[in-house]
Amino acid sequence: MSDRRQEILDAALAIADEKGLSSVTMRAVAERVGVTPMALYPHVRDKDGLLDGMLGRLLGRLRLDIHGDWRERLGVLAHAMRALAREHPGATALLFARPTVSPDAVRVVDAIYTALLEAGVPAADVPRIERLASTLILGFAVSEASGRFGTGTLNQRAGRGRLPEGDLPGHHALAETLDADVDWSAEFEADLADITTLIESYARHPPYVP
Amino acid sequence: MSDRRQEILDAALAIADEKGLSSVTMRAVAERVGVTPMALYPHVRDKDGLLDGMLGRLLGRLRLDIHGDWRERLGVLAHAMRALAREHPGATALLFARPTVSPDAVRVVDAIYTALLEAGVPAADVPRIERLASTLILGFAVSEASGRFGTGTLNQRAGRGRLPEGDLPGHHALAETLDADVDWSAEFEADLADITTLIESYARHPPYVP
DNA sequence: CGTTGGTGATCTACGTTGTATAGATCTACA
DNA sequence: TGTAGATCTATACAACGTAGATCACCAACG
Repeated sequence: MSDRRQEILDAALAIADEKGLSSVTMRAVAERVGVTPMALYPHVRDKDGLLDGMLGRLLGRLRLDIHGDWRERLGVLAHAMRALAREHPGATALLFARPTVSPDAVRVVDAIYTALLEAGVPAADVPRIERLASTLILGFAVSEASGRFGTGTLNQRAGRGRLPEGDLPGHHALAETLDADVDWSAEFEADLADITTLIESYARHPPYVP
Repeated sequence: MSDRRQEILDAALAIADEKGLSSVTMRAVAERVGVTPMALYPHVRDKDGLLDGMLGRLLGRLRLDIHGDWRERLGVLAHAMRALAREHPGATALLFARPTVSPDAVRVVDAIYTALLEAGVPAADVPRIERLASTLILGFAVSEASGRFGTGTLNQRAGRGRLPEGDLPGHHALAETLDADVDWSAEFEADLADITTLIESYARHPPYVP
């Protein structure tokens, strides 16, 4: 991890945040670093390598030296992940686009493993619950950043009016609720609480203590 | 929705399934349809329009005229979604990549709304629970199709060995569990059961009846 | 019958992308 | 001073999305 590589990845992240992921081209990154496009290749190998590196650098920013009981640690981690996604909406799309192999990602997974073990989740269930929780949290973050929530579901009355009402009994019955604005932070909090409840329901005694 | 448009979208889906999403180029699709690249534009407007159309066509394949109680309907829907994702792994990546505005997507959401209402979930909670459930199910499908599960988390011993053991206490404690193969169908079933339990915990009486 | 208008396909061309290849430049140590 | 290695540059090419102009068809009307 030379300085130059970090510099390149940070430049790519900055471009993604400012002008979207599709504006991250080898030429644009190179210009930002102050170098010719071909000079990037020894450091990132590929365009795909660049994208993977960006994702790795993103996850590397997550601070894992957190303390408190498992509930606190999980909460802090989840909030940090969402904050990261809102800070870097462009790069967030990569979370579900590319398999995550970086050591940083593994460390995050490990932090969740230990939290679940401490909560008393049986070892046989821990990997699945970790995948469930991270899929949900990452999915929420990506959906929020990409606009999958919000505009896509005809929540607003104007959009809903375009379809025949008889075809959408559910939307019809929920009309008032759907017209209200959504507090995404509150929704994230509620989802997190649901995950915590789910974990508790799997907890057995005695819990694992490291 | 002319015949030609469907033909184009199906050709694009076929290419994505066979050779990956990055092989879906205007030229490749055109060749498959037996036409020049520019002939596609009146039908799909854009490359982005083509991708959106592919996603719409994918969701349009979901059969929604299902019966039984809410549990059955939700289960059938979830299984259909996963089957679709496994049938079209290339196009599945689009689920989290682009906001879903197609009428077909709205119909799917509506089917979940009515199931949740029938289950007795209060109207105020229905939209959030729908987002939670669909995020989890879609996230699972996308993760499975893209390889985010499986190769990325150093589940296999060979990968784990590359990192110092002291840094990964969770992985260390779960060594035996992580070395076993994962039955993804069983995991999907278990996740679905967890979602169902969550829904039941929100249910109040009397339930909504259409 | 000839003309006309509109729809869709085509042909050509331009700018941008990722990257292979070969050469230039700098640094550090003998 | 010279030489090896690492780093950056210059040039080039194939493939991409798509703008613009043109052309082939075919139904409808006088």
